[in-house]
Amino acid sequence: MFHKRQAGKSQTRKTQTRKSQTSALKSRVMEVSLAHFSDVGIEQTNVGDILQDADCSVGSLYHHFGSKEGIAEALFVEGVDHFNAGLLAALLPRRTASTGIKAMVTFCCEWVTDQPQLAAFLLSREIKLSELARLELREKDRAFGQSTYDWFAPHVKSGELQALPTGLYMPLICGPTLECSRMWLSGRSARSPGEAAAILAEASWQSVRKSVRKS
Amino acid sequence: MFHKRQAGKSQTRKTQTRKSQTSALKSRVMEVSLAHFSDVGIEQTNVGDILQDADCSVGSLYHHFGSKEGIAEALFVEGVDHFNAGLLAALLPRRTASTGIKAMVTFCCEWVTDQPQLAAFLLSREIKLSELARLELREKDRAFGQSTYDWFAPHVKSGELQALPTGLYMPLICGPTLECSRMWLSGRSARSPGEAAAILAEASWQSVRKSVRKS
DNA sequence: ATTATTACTAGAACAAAATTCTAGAATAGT
DNA sequence: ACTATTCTAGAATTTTGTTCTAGTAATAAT
Repeated sequence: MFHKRQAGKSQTRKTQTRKSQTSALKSRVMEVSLAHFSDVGIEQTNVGDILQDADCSVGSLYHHFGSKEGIAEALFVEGVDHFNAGLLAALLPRRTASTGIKAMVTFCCEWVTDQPQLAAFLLSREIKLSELARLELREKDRAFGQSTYDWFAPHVKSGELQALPTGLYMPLICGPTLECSRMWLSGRSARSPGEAAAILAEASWQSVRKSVRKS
Repeated sequence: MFHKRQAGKSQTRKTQTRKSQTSALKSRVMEVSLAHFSDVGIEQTNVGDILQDADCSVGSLYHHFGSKEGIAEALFVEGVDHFNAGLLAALLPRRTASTGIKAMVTFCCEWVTDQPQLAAFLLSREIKLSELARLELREKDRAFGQSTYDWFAPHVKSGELQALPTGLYMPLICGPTLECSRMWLSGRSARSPGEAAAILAEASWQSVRKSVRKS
């Protein structure tokens, strides 16, 4: 049985380090998979197409990802990480409660608009995460919650922000935006989150600021 | 080739109308499918199990639903309908803006807690809707939005509620709650929406009420 | 340097599961 | 009664995810 030397892109010089070849392959698979997943869904995507589009062999794919769901899982974890990191980066430099909260909302809106594929994948599909990934994600979420809370704490103390259970800030601040995003991404609504950013930011801010009303 | 007359439940009297037999079969399939879908996911559910548990033949299933996704689609549309109807029923009898908005949030919390299976299915899985179903759903959403808006309008006029684009009320009012629900249902957070109902209701109300602040 | 081990690639072979197809039975319409 | 339509059945087929065996590059061990 023959195993022809892979003719192609990477024979230019000696053999540009296996490592880089491999990681390029993995990225290619993930990129291609994301496109398919967000387009027709995990179920409807067939491995054959991924293989072809990413120019990857069955063996390689299963070696690196274990299964189709494995690809989805990798994408999911990476995506959440990205999103959280961006959100944190938008929040931390702000000095006032109001600008911080609004920056978070604005970031959400932009992020969804900028990478609708990844957003659609993260927001709409529930990946059946392996127990391992589930725990990993839960820990990441916890850490993320902690980081944001460190930022919130002073403003809570100063009476600008409501004191709430840690886990409720994110849903209150980003929930409405994400809901809009979902509706938009799935074609159930026409208004993009970008168009509503200002309103969403103001409303979310009102929902978590310390209420001191006239009436 | 033999086709033995179906021995079973419905031979008691003459033949209790085919119609009822059929619709019972469809319900059975949907019920059983929901259980499997919300348990292990659409992908992992296999048609064979549904067939067996619902005591249905391959032919019947494909006649009625066309495909596995077809079942999911039917469940999804029906589920959204149910939810919207319930939400409306919670809202309409209320007389003040504040109680109405809070009733919506409370209803969400209860609904999710009461039927976590259906909730998990609706909230976490994105069904690849057929173009037909997508349009149907969009129309339903529009009608629902209109109904709620009819309720909101007077309170907007009286200055209690903010004037917002029609499509934004739902995300603002229910977004945070649904986000909490998703986290809870997927095991990424421990707090059930029920536990946070009061806080969520108050916060959502603050986010859509007409803001007249001291400061 | 030679060998042993590991990481990776390849694609044929396999198994499982979704869907199609053919055909018969119940019902409705004329 | 006869025709058309809807529904039920399950064998047959096809599709598709995954496993398996085998080979190749890179690295570590002796």
